[in-house]
Amino acid sequence: MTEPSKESTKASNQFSTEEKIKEAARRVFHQKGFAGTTTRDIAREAGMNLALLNYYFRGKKKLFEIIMLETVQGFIQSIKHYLNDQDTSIQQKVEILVENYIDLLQREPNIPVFILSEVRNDPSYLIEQVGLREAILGSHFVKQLMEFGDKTGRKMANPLHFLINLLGMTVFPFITKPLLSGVWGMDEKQFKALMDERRILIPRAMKAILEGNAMLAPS
Amino acid sequence: MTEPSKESTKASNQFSTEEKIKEAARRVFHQKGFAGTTTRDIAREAGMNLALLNYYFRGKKKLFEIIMLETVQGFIQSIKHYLNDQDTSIQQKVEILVENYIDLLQREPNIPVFILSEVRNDPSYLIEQVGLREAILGSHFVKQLMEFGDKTGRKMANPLHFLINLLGMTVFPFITKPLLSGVWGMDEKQFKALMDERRILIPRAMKAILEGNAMLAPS
DNA sequence: ATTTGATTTAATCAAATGATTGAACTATCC
DNA sequence: GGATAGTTCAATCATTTGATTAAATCAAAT
Repeated sequence: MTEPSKESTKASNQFSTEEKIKEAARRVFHQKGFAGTTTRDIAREAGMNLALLNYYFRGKKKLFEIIMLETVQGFIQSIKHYLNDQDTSIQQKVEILVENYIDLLQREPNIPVFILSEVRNDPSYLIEQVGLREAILGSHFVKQLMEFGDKTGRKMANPLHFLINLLGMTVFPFITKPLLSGVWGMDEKQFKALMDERRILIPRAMKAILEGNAMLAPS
Repeated sequence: MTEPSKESTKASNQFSTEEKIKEAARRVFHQKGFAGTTTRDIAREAGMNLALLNYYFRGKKKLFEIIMLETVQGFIQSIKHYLNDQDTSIQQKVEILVENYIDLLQREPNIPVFILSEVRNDPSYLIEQVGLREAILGSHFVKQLMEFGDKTGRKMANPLHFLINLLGMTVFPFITKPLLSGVWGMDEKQFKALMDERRILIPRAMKAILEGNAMLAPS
């Protein structure tokens, strides 16, 4: 009946039971979502007894919340630093963001659908826990985007438009990967090649959008 | 023990029990997904007895498949015709697609996450049933995109890139609507205004991408 | 009014699922 | 070796959930 300690003897091994369960949970949750995952799925995937899941994580919900938090944090953290670099241009930040996210999503392509389908209705607890608002709104990147608008005669439309375009072009293909693969008849290798092309094409497209003044406020 | 007929007396009313259940199922499935929905959820939403669902639709799975098929077909059908118009330019088709999809998604914003989260792994049965491949690959729009590439000296990169950009910019904001609303502090009205701005901005952006030759094959 | 087929309801079943229990096992310390 | 804290397992519980059943109700035809 005692609590498992974070620093127990076995837990300090590289692949402790606790970590194995967490990794299994990450894989299964990412693939099938909270409602679509059973605790027995996770236990089987981890090669462990069902009771261990409850012993270490006190239930499915708690385990899920840990996975969700770590997943979102990983997604934000991977670019947060670069977006606040005072010495890089908008274009450079675009290139870095595209590179980082395509790298991340080629490793873990299920993350976007996982986050978005679980957040469908109430994302409030995530926004608070992760500090999503500050990470984006307060970033140097957003400041640069708003300044860019001022340089031309007209104002820039909500910088949100620029972010949506950028993230949409980068993340959307991973979200629709099964459909793309199916419709276009692509295998893993071809999809990777497509996304590697986009590392070049997306920054080009964003440059064309900026330089074409396409994101200035509609008349 | 007899089968419910499609042309039964009651079913011919505008709001037959069968239709009420289907509409309820559509709302609940769209919002919570297959695994997250219980048959009792649907029955309650429809104000009906649980047994009726099984009487009319022979189970949760069957009902879901009907909803899924109709949803995807509605999504494709709404633009299929325009994409094959021989007399409109690429730019005009972009404008029409953006208008149509923003209209549709402002009415039913849950459709994209619904489709994408249910299709996560195996979209094959959808691709076959709906004729997704032919609707896209065989469209006049895709032909135009491939020709466009030939006009300049260089080849156009896979026209898929152009489609991803277009659909990403249009659909992505609806997918991330809860996050956008949360981070930016937007209410329904503000989000609608944002999407109405994008009716203008997205065609502009796609024009800038095309004219800036941003989608030509990477060196 | 009666019959007949279609529709609706309350009650129930069987399987799946999240969680718990108590015993067994292991490693570490004395 | 024995004590102690930590870990693992098989068995079981209580609830949820998809589905079924048998009876009741309704509507139209005769």
